[in-house]
Order: sequence, then structure tokens, then C-alpha cells
Amino acid sequence: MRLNPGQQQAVEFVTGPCLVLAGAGSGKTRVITNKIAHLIRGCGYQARHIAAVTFTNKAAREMKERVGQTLGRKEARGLMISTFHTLGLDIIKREYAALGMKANFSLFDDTDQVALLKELTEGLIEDDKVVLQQLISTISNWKNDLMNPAQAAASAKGERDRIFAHCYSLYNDHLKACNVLDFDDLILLPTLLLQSNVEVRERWQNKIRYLLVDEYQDTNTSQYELVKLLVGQRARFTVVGDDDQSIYSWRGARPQNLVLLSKDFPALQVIKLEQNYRSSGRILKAANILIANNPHVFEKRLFSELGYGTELKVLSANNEDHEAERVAGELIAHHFVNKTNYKDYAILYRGNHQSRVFEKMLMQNRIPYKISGGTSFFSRPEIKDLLAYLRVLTNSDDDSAFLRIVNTPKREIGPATLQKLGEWAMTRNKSLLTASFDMGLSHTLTGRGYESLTRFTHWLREIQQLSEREPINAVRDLIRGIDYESWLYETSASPKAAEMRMKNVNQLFTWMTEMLEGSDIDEPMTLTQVVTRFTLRDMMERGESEEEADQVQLMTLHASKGLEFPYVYLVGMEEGLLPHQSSIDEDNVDEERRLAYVGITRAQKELTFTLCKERRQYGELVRPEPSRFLLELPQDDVLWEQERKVITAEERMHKGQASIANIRAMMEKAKNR
DNA sequence: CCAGTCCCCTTTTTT
DNA sequence: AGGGGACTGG
Repeated sequence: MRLNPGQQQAVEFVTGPCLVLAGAGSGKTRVITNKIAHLIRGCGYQARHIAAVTFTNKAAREMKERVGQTLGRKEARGLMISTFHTLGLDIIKREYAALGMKANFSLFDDTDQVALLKELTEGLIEDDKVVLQQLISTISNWKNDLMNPAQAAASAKGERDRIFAHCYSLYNDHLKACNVLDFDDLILLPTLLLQSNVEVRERWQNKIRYLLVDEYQDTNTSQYELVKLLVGQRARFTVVGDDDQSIYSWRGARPQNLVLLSKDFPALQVIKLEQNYRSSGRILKAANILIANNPHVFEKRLFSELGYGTELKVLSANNEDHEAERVAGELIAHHFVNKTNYKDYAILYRGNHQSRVFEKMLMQNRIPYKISGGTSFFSRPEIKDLLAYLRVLTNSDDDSAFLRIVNTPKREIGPATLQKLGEWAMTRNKSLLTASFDMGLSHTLTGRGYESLTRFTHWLREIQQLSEREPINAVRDLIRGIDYESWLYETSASPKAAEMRMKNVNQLFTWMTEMLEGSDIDEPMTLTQVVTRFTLRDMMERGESEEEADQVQLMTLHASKGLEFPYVYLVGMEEGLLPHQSSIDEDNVDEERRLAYVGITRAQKELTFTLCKERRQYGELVRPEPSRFLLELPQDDVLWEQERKVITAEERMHKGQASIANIRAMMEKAKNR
């Protein structure tokens, strides 16, 4: 398929700053991949001078795949396709000396952050989860706004800000002492360095001669600053974004960066992609009309040549169970009549808790499904344990990791021992692990605790030494040495669960081995590199793509961004849910409308909304109003299907089950023919 | 160190 | 309603 004029223009404009306003389904990934190919084949750029930046690892992986298909391995060699954070990490890894850091730093994830700040701020701030969370996000905001603790303190307006700024200062000092960085540092430090150090800046501007940024509307201040520093005066870059799909402002994204761009780069070429290749005309019309209720800086009107399509449906249910039942019933019937695959269907919702009822209903009816979201692989305790061990191996100063593993599995090193060790280390300005080798420590610690501690740390040191020569064997010895499998069987609810968790551990080990050994595509990595990559969940391109099982897809609206499905059920279309009550309270319904817009534009052929007349919420029954977004849709294109007769729960249950059972029976018959 | 109990909270999620 | 975290008592 050929590029349309807008896409063509976006690909071919390479002589200056370029903003591509890419509506949903307008082929932006195609534009990016084709543009990279064009830069290399048509404009004399070398692959190693081009960088493309995304927000998620998934997006980066997909882009690599697509570019690989277009260009082939050798032409794409050296191309930098990564997330913002991995790019930042790469810069820090190369420039750690200029930053005054040690080479073997490790990374803090959010759990470490919470634990550390909780400990650090004891007595300073209220001992309250909410306050702590506020502190964390305040610090994160400061970092994202490129403010150091002194600047934060100077800008403090009230007592609270001053205390928070002080906590920020303590926190940063502690990170430094532990030779640790948090996620925000991965953007902040390179940005500050590039700002202040001309030599380094020029080195990177010379390395990255063309920059592409995907999902630009999701950038925060420091990320945009980094972009500006990297592109410099030359201003050879392309950013791709869509202000209507900005749904992450609650986590610091500044969609205003789209507008800022034309101020910072007056020569900016703005190109709109308005032809949609995904959805039927009717779906697109509904999306356009809905989003027209939001204010816009860039007017945009998507059109489709895929035909007008069928009406959008609205199914009204009596309560959540009924809602799930109707969706399941519709879905089975539709699947049967149209001979579709289950993976052609998606059920999208505002909050994760909504998935439960649907999951139950699909399970009861033997419909294969997949819920994305929930606890990811890397937030599982067994994985975090293991990574903490590895962090200690690669960075002995990482107290947070040390504390996590020092008594996991149980080895009789209790709070009392650790308390004393902590005091000892603190007065001597050493990390916990380093301090535990001090001779004098035996006087402060009682016999038993001292013995357990030294036995452990000495063993750890052996593994650590081995890891410098033979990292793979060291990791294997580590897992065996702590007898982690037994620990899992002891602590898991069931043997089955333990088995699962051990499988995860082995999976991690396999990935790690591959990364340490390298392959024909990837250079071998050091253990330190592997560990930081894992903390970033960034595991390069391993060929094994997610198994493409034939399953109905269940996910939140947020998680659905960037995906598409022939048939979409957008459930829980009620005031209070979508738009969410908290957004109504905060007067931020626009973002909820964009969320609805994202959901609608996922659908290719058919779109069904559902809502409940009655819903159980926080233990009490509420009677929500239909979502205002349903009322904003063009009503000529929407079919409201009411169930006329009011029936009891039992009858309904019976009826729902019966009809589903009937359809099943028909399907079986059809199959057997 | 574990188990049992009470209390609290409840949008979205990545790196 | 239901799950999870914190706290208490053995």
C-alpha cells in the first residue's frame, strides 16, 4: 500500500523540525518506520546517527520489529530505538564520570522509593500513606521540572513545601550514598548534564543527528528539555503525537508541549494525518463528534474510506452481573454468526475492578479470554527478590536491596541485628554490606546475630567474586545457595503457586543467561547492565513474540491505547465511572472524554456500549446516570437497546444462561457437520 | 515468627 | 463487598 499525501509529506520533510499530528489509526507507525528508512536510504544518514524514542518498552519493541521488516538487519544496524529512560540510561552509562558517579550504579524502582522515603521521613512528615504518596509525587514533579532540592526549598511557599523539600534533599543524598538512581534521574541527570556541559552536549548532538519521538503528547518537562538539548540548533527531528489521545496528564505528561514546540521552533512544519485506516465511517463520526466537545489548539477531522458501517449499540443492563451476562451472550452469538476469532473482541473498561465480573462470566461460559494489566512479571515478589540479590552483587552500596534480601529466605537476621548494623554503618558513613565486614562489629552485635550475618555476607562476597568472572554460574549458585525453591514452597499458599513462582525464577534466569551470553544480534552484557535493564523491564528484542492465542481481550481503556480490535465492547458507560467521579470532582472531564475517544477509536467494525441502571459500589447500591458521553454521540448512529420487561435476578440468570447454552449447542452441532 | 483480627480504602500505570 | 496492610497476642 502506498503512502497517502500527508504521510508522504511527513516522511519526506527532513530538513527541519517536524510535528506530525497523527489521529487515531492514521498510520503513524508506518510514517515513523518509512521515515527512518528514507533518512537512511534517501538522505545519507547512517543508522547509528538516528534515534527513535518511545515511552514504553512494548512500543520500542514493536518499532524495532517494524523497522527490521522494512530495512533488514544490516541496514538497521546501530539504529537507536529505545524508551526515554533507556536512552537516559545509555547517556549516563557513557558519561558517569562527568556526572561524578561510580560506574556500577543500580536502579531504584517505586517500591524501593516508598520504603526509603518512609524510613527517611520518620518524624518529619505525618505517618500516613496518602502524605507519603504526595511526597513521592512532589519529588517526582520537582525532578521532572528540573529542580534540585535547593531550588525546591527556595520555591517553597508553605511550611509543608519546606518540609517536603528537606525530604527531597535527604532522599537525594541517600541515593547518592547508595550509588543508586531512581527512574526520574534517568531523564533528569542527562538533561542537567547536557545543559551544563558543552563538550558532552556536542558529543551527543553529534551522535544523534536525527531524532524521532513517538507519543509526543505524553512527554513531561524534563523529557522535552532533553529532546531540545539533543536536537540543538540543528533541529532535525520529527515528533509524532495526538493531543486527543493524551490520557496520562495525571502522571506528569504535558500535552502543552505540542503547542510549546511551535514557539520554541518557529520553523516547525506541522503535518496532519487525518485519514483513518482502522474504523468504519460511523465509528469515526461518533469519535469526531464526541471529541469536538473538547477545546482544541489544532483542529483535526478524521475521515475513513472503509464504508459507513453498522450502528453503534448501547446495551442497558440492570446491574453488573447482568451487564457481563449480556456482553458474554452478545459476544458468543456474534462469534457464532460471523465465524470470527475470539481475539477479534475486546472488552474495555475504566477501572481494573470492573474486569472481575466479566472474567467470571467468560469463565463460566468457557470463552477463552486474556486480561492484560494486573501485576506484571517484574513486580512479582520472587522476581523482585532475585533482582535485589543481583543488585547487591553488582553494587554493594545498595542498602535498599540489601535490606530486602538479608533475611529472605529466613536466616535469623532479625530487626535487632539490623538495627545495630544500621547504627554502626551510619556513624562510619558506610553502606550496610560494607560495614558488615568490619572487625569491630563483633563487639556491638550479639554472638548469634553476628554469626548469621557474617556467614551470610561472607558467602555473598564469594558469589560476588565469582560473578565478576563467571556471572552465569554465580547466579546459578546464588539461586541454589539460598535454596530459593524450598523457600517458595514454604511461603506459597499452595504447591501449585510455588511451582508457578519457581517457573518465573527460571524464566528470569533464562533471559539473563541469554543477555549475558549475547547473540549474533546483541553484544554480551555485563551483569550490571542486565540488572538495570531488568529494572527498566527493557529486555532488548528477544524473538519470542507474545503467544497469539485466540482469546477475548479484557483491558482498561488506558491499556488499550495503540491497539485495535474488530469488535469492541466499551462497558460501564455511566456518570461516575466514565467520566470517573474523581475527574468530575476535579473538573477534568476533558481527559475522561479523551479516554472515551481512545476507546471508541479502537473499534474497527462494530462498537457496543453498555451501562447499568444499578451498580454495587464500595458496598452500597447506586443508580448511576448514563454517561454524558453517550448523550454527546450522534444519536442517529446509535441504537439504544433496552430490555423491555423488568425481570428478577433469578429469571434473568436463567434466561441468560439458557440462551448462552442454546448458542453453545448450536455451535457444537454446526461444528460436527 | 506466625496467625488471627481489625480497619481502611477503593482511577488510570510506566519507567 | 472485598482485599490488603498493620497491629496484637501467643
